[in-house]
Amino acid sequence: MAREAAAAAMKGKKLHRGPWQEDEDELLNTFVSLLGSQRWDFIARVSGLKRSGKSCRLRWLNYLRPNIKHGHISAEEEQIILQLHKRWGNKWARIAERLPGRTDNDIKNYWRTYLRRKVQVQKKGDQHEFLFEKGGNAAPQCSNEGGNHKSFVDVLETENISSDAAGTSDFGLTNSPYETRISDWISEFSGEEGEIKYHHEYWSCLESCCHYSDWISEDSDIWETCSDSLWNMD
DNA sequence: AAGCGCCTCAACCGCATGGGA
DNA sequence: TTCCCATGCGGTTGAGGCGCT
Repeated sequence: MAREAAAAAMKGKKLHRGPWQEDEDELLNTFVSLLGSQRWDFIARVSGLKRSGKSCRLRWLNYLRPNIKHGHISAEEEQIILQLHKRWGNKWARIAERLPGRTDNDIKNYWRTYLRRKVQVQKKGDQHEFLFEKGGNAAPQCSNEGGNHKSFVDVLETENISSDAAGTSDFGLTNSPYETRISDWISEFSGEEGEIKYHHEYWSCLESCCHYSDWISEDSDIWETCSDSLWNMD
């Protein structure tokens, strides 16, 4: 960036910084539709925007791109973020791939907010225990102390839901925007180091979690119970 | 009404990565 | 193989909004 700024300065141009104006957005939109969402330096140059290519790319990806979702993260999305963050850590871009319309920036920002909230809750002595890895990324680890965790099926049975129902294809996210994505992910995952069994079980469980997100309260330990057994799966 | 603190989110920064010469 | 450049990614910052006192 310093190099870009320096290069612009050498050419006698000063790069715009700060919030984008409406006319800048329109200009960027126009040139991206003409030239595609590649070659950002070129787009920045030919559009006349006094912005770096990087800045143009960011603006496009995080705001102007079609099908971007603005607004609140749903409970369902939140749980997916939690699950994926637990598995992958701060791989925001990778997590964002699993949430159509959400950007890595959205998720990153959301996680910071979420994290802060959880830490505050923890300080207040909430039973929701999140242990943070020392020196590593900030992925929360669900406490498993006491060895008292039930399997997800056990939990379902406790809640009077048959494991059959939880395991059938009918159980999936029929009303969820993630319905098709999940099957895509499973096939995608199948190419990753023979992890297909793991992911089938993982997504089957995750689908169940998502499907029941209406009745599983935010504070329920079902999510953690479910994920604990999954993350420990070999 | 004013001041303050907290929260959210857009944008920036710097490093990593990949591809081409 | 090495270098250079564009792009991608994750961490961080700061402006503005909002609620509380």
